[in-house]
Amino acid sequence: MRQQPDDLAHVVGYVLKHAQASLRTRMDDTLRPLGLSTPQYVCMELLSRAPGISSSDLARNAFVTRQTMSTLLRGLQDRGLVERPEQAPSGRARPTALSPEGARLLALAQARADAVDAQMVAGLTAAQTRDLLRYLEKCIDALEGDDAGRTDATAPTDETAPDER
Amino acid sequence: MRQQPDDLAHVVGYVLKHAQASLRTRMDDTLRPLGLSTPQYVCMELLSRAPGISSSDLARNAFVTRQTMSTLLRGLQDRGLVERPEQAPSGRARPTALSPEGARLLALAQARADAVDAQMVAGLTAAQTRDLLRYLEKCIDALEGDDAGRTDATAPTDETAPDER
DNA sequence: TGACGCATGTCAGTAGTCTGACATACGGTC
DNA sequence: GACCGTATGTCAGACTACTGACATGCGTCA
Repeated sequence: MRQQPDDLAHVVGYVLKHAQASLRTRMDDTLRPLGLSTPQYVCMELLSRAPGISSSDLARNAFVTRQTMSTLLRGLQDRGLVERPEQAPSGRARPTALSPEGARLLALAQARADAVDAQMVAGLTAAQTRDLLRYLEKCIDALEGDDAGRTDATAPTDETAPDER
Repeated sequence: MRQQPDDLAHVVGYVLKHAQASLRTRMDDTLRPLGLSTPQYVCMELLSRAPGISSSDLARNAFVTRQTMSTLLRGLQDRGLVERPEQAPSGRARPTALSPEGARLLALAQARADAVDAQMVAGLTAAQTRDLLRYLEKCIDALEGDDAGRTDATAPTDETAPDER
């Protein structure tokens, strides 16, 4: 028998993680036939929208560290899907871009990825999807805001108490 | 200058990932002082809600594979935070539970984690939070539903549909 | 009873991801 | 020109996490 404590269903973080995990799994399954992982696809997607972007900027937009993006890029470069000059034209940033072959592969991947994204919100109306995006943005702002990283995260019972209108 | 293609702001999957990444970062920062990672905390949280659960069930509820949960549990076990019998009482499943020390540590972690979760939805009204949860659940259902994995039409008869509220 | 299906746990290998640390390059100020 | 802060890229080490494969235990059904 399978045990499952689903009283976690009202914990936003838990549900958020569940949704993300499901999306990731579905995305991986969809892209695997093309030989791409989800992170690789995201990287290429970003490259197509901002050719010549640096690895660090790429990392920020993909929500990973520079180091992670660096290893990711190396893999794509070894497969000839992205191109970057040996030497930086200025400073240390090396502008990165998709190779023609990378662009071709991306086109195939985009069609599949878009389908998954569409499927995810298939049960929502356009208005509900808009609201979902708005609410998620608000959550992001609340987590990343200036006063978000306060170390004095004590007060366990202080502000959680108010009966939330 | 920093390049960023934010025309991705309306791609649900991208925003979802952003939110999850922010939450994960904030959660890691919050739990690090206690010597716990987010996955470890999730594992202990589940254990406290379902003592005696098996590693496989734990994995399902934490949205990771059995293998990942197995290594996670080993780490926690080595630190004396969880306990499991050497031999399974029946079958292969070994019931796992928190040790007293694990329970103590979890209590501290919960207070911090709850604060982060509350902070995340601080900018939303109670009604909006409810909607957010409902929309996310719908997305999950759409991704995990029967005809979600169209690649192999095995058509399992277990269909989880009937109990749709 | 024995073959089969299914779930559990585990090992091996690989990929993704993080923190920490270091060297390098640019832009300011003095 | 020298110094300092910041940004970039990279190496090293560790943890998280996945796929693939295998052995074991339980149940069903011919």
